[in-house]
Amino acid sequence: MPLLAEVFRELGYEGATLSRITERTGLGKGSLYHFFPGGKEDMAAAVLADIDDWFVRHIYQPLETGEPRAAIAKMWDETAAYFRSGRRICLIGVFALDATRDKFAAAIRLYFARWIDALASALRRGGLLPAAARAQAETAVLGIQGALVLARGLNDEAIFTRAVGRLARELALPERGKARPLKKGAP
Amino acid sequence: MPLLAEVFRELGYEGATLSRITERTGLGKGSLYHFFPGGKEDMAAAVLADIDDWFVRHIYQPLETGEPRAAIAKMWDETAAYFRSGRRICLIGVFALDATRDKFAAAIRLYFARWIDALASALRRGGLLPAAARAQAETAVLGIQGALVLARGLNDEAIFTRAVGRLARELALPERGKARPLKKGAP
DNA sequence: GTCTATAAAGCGATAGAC
DNA sequence: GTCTATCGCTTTATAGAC
Repeated sequence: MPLLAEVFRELGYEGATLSRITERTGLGKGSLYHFFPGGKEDMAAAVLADIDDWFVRHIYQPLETGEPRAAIAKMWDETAAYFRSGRRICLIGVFALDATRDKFAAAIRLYFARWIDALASALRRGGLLPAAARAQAETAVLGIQGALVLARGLNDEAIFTRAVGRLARELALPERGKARPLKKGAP
Repeated sequence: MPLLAEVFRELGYEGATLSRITERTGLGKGSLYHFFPGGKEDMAAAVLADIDDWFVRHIYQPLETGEPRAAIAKMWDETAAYFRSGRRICLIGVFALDATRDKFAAAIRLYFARWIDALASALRRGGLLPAAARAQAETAVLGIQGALVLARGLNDEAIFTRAVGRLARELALPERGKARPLKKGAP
């Protein structure tokens, strides 16, 4: 399944031909159609469901139910690792940009919507007003996608790392009242 | 040529088949191969060159040589109009995300690099330090691409308009020393 | 320049042996 | 489950009439 996902990710839906899929997964057409009776569209749908599952467990659920600051920090870590610091791109982003979107509109919409919603939820619980939380969440998710496009277009993964670092800093929640340990000489 | 560009933009390189190109442009295969002896790859290259030309004239040159504030304001206006407030997406972004990038790596890289460079130039001349100018320019171009992905993924062009508005505000150059007219009671 | 006809290869999908 | 063989169809590209 990860192999299958990688074919669609790198080649796009139209570019991922059955011959290339068999080549990279090692599975013949017979096996592929055994697992995915609906053919190529079935395979892509399964990959999208698999990705959604991963994001639910690693990103959305922690944001929705966990301690906000920790969940957001985890989100940035997982995101950087998932996209391999910009070397890997977002399959949903790839599908979203061309006519493939119309085939999988619901799944694509849900991916972005739930990410924004989950992040906004964490920001609200972290002390931001609802409108500000939503705007910040939108900015962060949008920034990740933009960073992926730019990193790939310029073939420079440093762009991604830099952008994610900046986004993470700008997303910082308001300070809590807790006193932090101070070194001597600090104000 | 605009029609040709739109086919690649909406369908991607792999999805833009010759039959769909003939269908949308009204040109038969004979005519297409007469104008583009190199076939499909030749057509895409011509479209990329055409887009580059447009951006040079409407975005890059004003940023590189014009009055910084006016050029940046013009950039936001032209950008919003060009992408039809998010209804249209970026052909170069589409090509950048899948394996098509490797076919047109130089043109794609140049598109993003020159946009960032031109914007950074305007920001420097507007009073920003070189490092800050470059970081801000990167953020802006990245934000535009992200806004396009998200607007299309969520099928909600308001996202694009909102994001571009925010990016434009955050890109604001430092105030010049000029006194602004003050209303009575202002500090 | 633009058309039709056609070539050669590749496409997604199916059938049936094993 | 996995393989090979094969079906229609579409693809890019070419040839040649007009």
